[in-house]
Amino acid sequence: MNTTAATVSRALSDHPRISAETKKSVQQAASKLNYKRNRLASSLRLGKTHLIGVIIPSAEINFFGSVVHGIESVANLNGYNVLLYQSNESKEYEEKGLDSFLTARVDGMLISISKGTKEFEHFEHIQKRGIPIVFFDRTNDELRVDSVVINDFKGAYMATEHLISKGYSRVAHISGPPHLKNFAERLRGYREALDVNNIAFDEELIYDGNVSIESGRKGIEKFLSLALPPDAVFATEDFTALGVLKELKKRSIRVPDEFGVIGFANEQFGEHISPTLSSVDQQTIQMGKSALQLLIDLIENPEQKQNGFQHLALEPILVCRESSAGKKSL
Amino acid sequence: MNTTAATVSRALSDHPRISAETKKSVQQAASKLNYKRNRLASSLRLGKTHLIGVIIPSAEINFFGSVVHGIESVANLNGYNVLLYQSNESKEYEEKGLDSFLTARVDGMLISISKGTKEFEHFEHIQKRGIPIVFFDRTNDELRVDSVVINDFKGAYMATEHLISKGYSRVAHISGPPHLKNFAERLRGYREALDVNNIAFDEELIYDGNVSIESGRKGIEKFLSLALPPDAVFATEDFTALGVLKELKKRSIRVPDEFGVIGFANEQFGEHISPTLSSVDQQTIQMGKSALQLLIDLIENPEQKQNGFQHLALEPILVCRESSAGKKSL
DNA sequence: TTGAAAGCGCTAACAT
DNA sequence: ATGTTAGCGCTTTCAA
Repeated sequence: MNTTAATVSRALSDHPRISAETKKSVQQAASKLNYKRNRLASSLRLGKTHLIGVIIPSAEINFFGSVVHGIESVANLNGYNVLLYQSNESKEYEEKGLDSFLTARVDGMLISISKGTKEFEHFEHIQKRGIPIVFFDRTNDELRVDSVVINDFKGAYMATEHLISKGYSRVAHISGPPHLKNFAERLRGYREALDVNNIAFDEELIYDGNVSIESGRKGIEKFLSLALPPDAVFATEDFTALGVLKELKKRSIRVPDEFGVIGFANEQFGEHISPTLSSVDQQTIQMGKSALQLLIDLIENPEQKQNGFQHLALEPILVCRESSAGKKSL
Repeated sequence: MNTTAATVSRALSDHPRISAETKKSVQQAASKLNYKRNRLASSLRLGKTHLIGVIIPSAEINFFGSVVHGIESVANLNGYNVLLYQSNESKEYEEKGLDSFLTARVDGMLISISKGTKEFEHFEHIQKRGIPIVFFDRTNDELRVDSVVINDFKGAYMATEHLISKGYSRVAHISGPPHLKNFAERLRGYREALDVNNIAFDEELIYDGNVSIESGRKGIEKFLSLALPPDAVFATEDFTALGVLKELKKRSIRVPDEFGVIGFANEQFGEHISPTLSSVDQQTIQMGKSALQLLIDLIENPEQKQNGFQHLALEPILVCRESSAGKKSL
């Protein structure tokens, strides 16, 4: 059987003007010879690589592993391959990642901004080249971009409200670096919950932490030295909450009987420590799925961009465990 | 300034027979115009993509996130990009991954076999095409391949030996599915440690688990019903050990005073629970680094293959925490 | 319904 | 030290 490259190409892509007969025989021959269409040549010709570049701060962080899991699942379903790059929380590596993706000619990028990034021209640069980007989890308001995040404000509101509803009357907050929007939003959600419940905001009940076990310990230390100490803490993420629990245990303050604690992120360890830690789930897998779905949309229907930028905020899920189960008198 | 594509190509790859002057002016022009060499065209021409395909069971598992972290760091240093694919522990997806990598024309693959994979022709298929593969963590003896693993035998030996040296006299073991080599090796290491210490192996002190919290609970249940119960357990991994700790706490058996526990994997939660869990660290980041290093070697010096297959076994690291601190009489 | 030919952007062999 | 040319494997326009 003789056929030209052109016919083979058409047969394999199910071109309408190729006879069913030829298609069948070409497909048979292809699988017999283990022939695989050379994606490189195809990409070169078509200007589309089916590659998605994903930049995360670190694959060692559970949260991102989980988001990548979601990204992968959508990628596989849609014939895209995922290129992974880690910024290690540094702008320098972040830029290397972008560069590397540019060279690889990815069709689009999914990015979670590094903590060390305070300026954003490198992203605008990519956008100017017409390569679509969707930011996830960590984004920035200065940037005109599409993004998928968790509704931090609402999650924080739910967490604080939950503590109040469980009978804790003085709820403190240990915050994270305010230049990261996620943490600023959580602080805002905390204040809103106080407001709605007619509780006056008290500056003394805020401790400026830096997302670490140590922050939790230090926060409690400060709070307990107050004339009127709190009886519950909403920590801006789970490791901070863990520090809180550790310090309370050290001081023999019983959780949840005397003191309530809730974190944010729903890290794995939360359900294994004692008391188990209440938290707010961030819908990681869904975040990955939604982000890639949005990106694929942008890639395949570029005209949509007219609609302006999309900002998806996923619903947080309250996870109630022992640490916030309510006060008990002795 | 006029130059041909050929000169530009040579100037940018620092070709020796190009004048320093031209190189400089070409490089300047390139950066001014934001010119990036088209990797697709280059790859098509050279037959080398600088892509490494990595298949892991799931990015949600800490262990693999950490290994990928190591892989990435070496990739970035050597100008390779990492394509990630998840098998979700199923052979079907594993094969899709291989296929996808074949189409992407990766230069080599790094693979950790899925739990659901019992046959291995799909890997041999790739090898026959001359694409180098290195297996990491999960490998198989039927396969003639290069691999990087942790020395499970030695790690198990160290863990068991550690319990004995701390004064526990009857050490039990909760194992994992024996068809996975890692777990078979850990059982072997356990037995060897007993042997060396002149302790008779007792079939009753083995519980066949399946790598879960539940296995740990069930194991303890069985052990405590024995006429002569053990006073320590080496669990084949940390979640099993966690189940052991939970069940012991429920029964008010004090760890480590009355009962010693050690796990394997050094999962994150181990240092945060109470008591903190002793374990064996698997050198995850190093595993990723070594695996890719080996693969790059295979890619860039194919003649080395003459030397036969390499099997690297990394040294496990004993992590001593509270759960195995030694017996105390009341 | 299929074939012929050109071109995607690069690089290496072969000029000069 | 640089230019010319061919070809990597694919897809598509044009022709038959």
